[in-house]
Amino acid sequence: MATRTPRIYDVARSARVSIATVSRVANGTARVYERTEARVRRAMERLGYRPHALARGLATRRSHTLGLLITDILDPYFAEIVRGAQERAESAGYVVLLGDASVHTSAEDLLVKRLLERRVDGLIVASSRTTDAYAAQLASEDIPVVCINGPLGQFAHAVQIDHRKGARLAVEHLASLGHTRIAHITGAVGVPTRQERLAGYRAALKDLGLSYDLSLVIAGVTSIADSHDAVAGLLGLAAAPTAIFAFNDRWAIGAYAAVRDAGLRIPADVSVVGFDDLEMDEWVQPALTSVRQPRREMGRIAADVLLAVLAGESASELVVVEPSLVIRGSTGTRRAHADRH
Amino acid sequence: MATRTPRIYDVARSARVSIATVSRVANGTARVYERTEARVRRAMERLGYRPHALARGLATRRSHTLGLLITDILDPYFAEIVRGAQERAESAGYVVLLGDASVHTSAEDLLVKRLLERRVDGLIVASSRTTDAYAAQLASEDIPVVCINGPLGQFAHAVQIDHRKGARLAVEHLASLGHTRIAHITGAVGVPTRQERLAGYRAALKDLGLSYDLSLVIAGVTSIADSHDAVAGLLGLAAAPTAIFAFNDRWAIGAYAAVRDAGLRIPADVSVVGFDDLEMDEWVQPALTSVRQPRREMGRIAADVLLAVLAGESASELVVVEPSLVIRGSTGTRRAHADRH
DNA sequence: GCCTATCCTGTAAGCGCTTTCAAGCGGCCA
DNA sequence: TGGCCGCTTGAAAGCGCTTACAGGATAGGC
Repeated sequence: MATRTPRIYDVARSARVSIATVSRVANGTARVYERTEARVRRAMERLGYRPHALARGLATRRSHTLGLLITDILDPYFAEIVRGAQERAESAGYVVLLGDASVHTSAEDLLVKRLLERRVDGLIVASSRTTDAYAAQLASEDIPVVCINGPLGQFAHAVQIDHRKGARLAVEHLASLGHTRIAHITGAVGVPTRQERLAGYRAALKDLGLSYDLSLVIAGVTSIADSHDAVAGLLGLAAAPTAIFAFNDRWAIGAYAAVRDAGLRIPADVSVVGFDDLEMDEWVQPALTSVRQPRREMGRIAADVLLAVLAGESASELVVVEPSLVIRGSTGTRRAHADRH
Repeated sequence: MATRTPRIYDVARSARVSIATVSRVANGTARVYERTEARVRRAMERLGYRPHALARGLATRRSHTLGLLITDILDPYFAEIVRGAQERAESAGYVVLLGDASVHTSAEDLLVKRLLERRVDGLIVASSRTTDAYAAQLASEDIPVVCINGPLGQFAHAVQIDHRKGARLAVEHLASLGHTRIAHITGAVGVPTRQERLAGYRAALKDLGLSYDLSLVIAGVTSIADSHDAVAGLLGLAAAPTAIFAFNDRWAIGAYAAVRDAGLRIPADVSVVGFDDLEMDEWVQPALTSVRQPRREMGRIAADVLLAVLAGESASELVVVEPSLVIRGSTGTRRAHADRH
């Protein structure tokens, strides 16, 4: 009964026109007599015609697919970038093909190979593991690439938050509350944005006349549990920090646990600032002060730039979006007795 | 300089063979002389040949693409299903095309249309908005469909957690701690799993000799904020509950906030159990007791079933996975003074 | 060294669509 | 009525690949 899904040829026969005419109606690529068009449309409707995207892609050399390289879909940071990109892509009739690095045990270039085989029309690279060598390889492919929060100057197009400014906002806020010993849990080594935020942290300290203490800067954290351990170590120092600026909100949550374990309280004893402004920030106790980066917006912009390039329009090479500080309950005035040692 | 990406024809010419032979080497579909194969492989290597997936798909009528319908990638529940499906698909050389309902303002069938145009070989439906009518439509398409936590009996293949049992685990745990007034924040109306969990809740109450109090069952919650408001209402009741079983962990977090706002404490005054066992459960304060469902595993299994069907093997019609209760700090013994009114 | 069976390889016909090009159609003006 | 022009329409080639099918090479047996 269920005849196989109809082809353009079936529609043409049913409407007594050539397949060329059906194609023209389906795509609106050329004028067609109103009567003819009506016949064709009726036939398409009747048969439930659905154009074959693969065949179309083969003929037009356009797959109408965007590749999106991320590190981990389980991380809300990436998930929201995906959302933004999809929203924009969808509105332009494009589809997003996800390349999730954490799915593949193998090297990341296999991931890219998969996407390129699929003939994605363009690529958004949001992965935080993007090394320079890797970037160079990508840039050599002959499809447009736009990079989100990646290494600067490696790609033709980039969307960045102003990381330095974000870090500065966090530090200045803490300093204004009286904190002088402000620790920083940096991003994992190799994450491109790590250096930028660290630089912002240092610059802010300097401008505020605070000393830069290497023992308060922790690197190599790659999980909430890592962060927990790192902060536990910090709190055990003779000169423990009274405030912690974490690379992201998940690390901040790790800090929460460590502070509690140490029998201390947030923000009474230790203030904590995160980075990202995730949904959960409002719901943890106390609510987390965080540097907001408009992730969805960034995904949207990246897709926007990509689509513009694909449309042959000129597109901005670098879009810098502004961070902002969302102040919640995890930061408070430094109290005298907080200097416990 | 950058000559366009090479086609199978270029490889053939370079290796002095026909394109058929190149195809055979690339796919291993037929024996080829070792010497010939070596020549071809070298040519592929030299030119950096990457088979054109669209053309291949057109010729083989297989896109090697799986469609995955979800409600919201920002929800960790779905994100992890995606992860599981991707892992399995990837290992079989398939790619997953995401259809995220919350991306589209338009009706959900547009979403499916997009996927079907792309000629996905099969479909996994994990969306929690799957109505019966919609399910029927999907089932009528001539591609295999497997459904995760959807309405029972609508699809040829399904992967389900035992929702009733999950709810029962939660209720029994709370009852064993002395709670008799156990509220339930149900899923949104229309979510297929809602009924099952509610039924489990009722059945458990009955078996335990506890009364089923309609005023303690809240429906229509669709966000953390909703849940917060609902629980605030519950706590204001003359006969307020001493324990809350939430439809999922996010609703549970909303409950946390409401309990705090009411000046009460978890678990001293109110115990809370969630459903899902998200990563954050360990990090909220107190850590959340939750019914664990192996989401990643379910995604993996769904992909597995789909791939089996595509391979022409017989596949199980219904896979039921077991929930388990992860007990953490949010549940505790009911104390006498908890009955405040 | 010849014949046959086996195996490898090339030819060519699609897969379902777009798009160029030329033919066909009707209308308009002289 | 004839000629010309501007349309819409159809024929056919081609996008890059797979896959019967048949032809030719190879090897084995005598």
